[in-house]
Amino acid sequence: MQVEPTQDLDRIDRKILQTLVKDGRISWRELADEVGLSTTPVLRRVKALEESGCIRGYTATLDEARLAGTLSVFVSITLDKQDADALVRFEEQIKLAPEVMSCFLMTGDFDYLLRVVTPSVEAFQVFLTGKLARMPGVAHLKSSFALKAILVRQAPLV
Amino acid sequence: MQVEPTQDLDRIDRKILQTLVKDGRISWRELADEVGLSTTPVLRRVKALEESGCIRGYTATLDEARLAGTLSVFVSITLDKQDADALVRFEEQIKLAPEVMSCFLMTGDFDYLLRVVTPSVEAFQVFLTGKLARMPGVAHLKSSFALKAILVRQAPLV
DNA sequence: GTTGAAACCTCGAACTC
DNA sequence: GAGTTCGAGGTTTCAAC
Repeated sequence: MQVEPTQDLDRIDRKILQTLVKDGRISWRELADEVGLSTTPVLRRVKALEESGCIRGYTATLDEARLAGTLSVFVSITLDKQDADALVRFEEQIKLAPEVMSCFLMTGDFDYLLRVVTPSVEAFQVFLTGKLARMPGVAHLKSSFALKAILVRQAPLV
Repeated sequence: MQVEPTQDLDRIDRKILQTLVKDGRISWRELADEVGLSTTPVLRRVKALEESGCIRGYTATLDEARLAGTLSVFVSITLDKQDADALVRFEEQIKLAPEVMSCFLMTGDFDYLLRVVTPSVEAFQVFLTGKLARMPGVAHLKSSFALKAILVRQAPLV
């Protein structure tokens, strides 16, 4: 399924997103006050944003720095080919790996930068050699280990 | 303020966190059903997790890949000194910059890896030269631009 | 950890512009 | 199409157990 790259969002939709990013558990009534509408149209808009996939869901943000047993490793990946097909096949596989917290297509020295989260170095190695290195088209991998998460924020709305 | 590195979380607390990460807007009654308690003790536990800072907040997760006008740039940073004081001073400043989506203390070639999100290349350059480069102790910066966000997940609980 | 009751929120029906 | 008000029914919250 192909989605349009950008969506028409008016000022109110933007305000809704901003507010929900700031407080994902705000009540619809308060959200309505915040954006200056009554609850019914706000709820309609929120549902539309959810259904269009603009809002993917709601989560609690945990303090990663404090949670034990989560190791972040950044892995830069180079594919053997960079044609559209190769990228799509790789991305499909990446999306299925729960260890991959984020994946960005990059300019420059390598093709992708991932953040992989595992409970331990051992688990990371198993994932790296058993799954990541075997993904379609992967030619080269480089891992950089994070000692500590200082800050992990949610997507802002700028 | 120094916090203990790890916290004692029993099975129920873990289940609460897992459930809230999956659905940050779940009603307390449903959450109670999920963890097998009634609402009052669940709410007490949630409040305790919030107050201890384990739960930092709640947010809507947006589809970064679809949102127009958000450029992700990874910046690796080396400080001129690496003593505890220098790190703390740098981290204090980083936490105040809303453009910084994540910051990790790293092993290896550089000290920190940041993901900076701005609406445009121009805004990024203003941030880089105007704020980042002037932060305490910053000796060297290297930027890598993301072409596209393939996947951005929330923190898992492993 | 449980119960219960008041306060609050949700969301659809009926209506207006 | 996009907004408002109203209210029955469900949810949250807190004191008492």
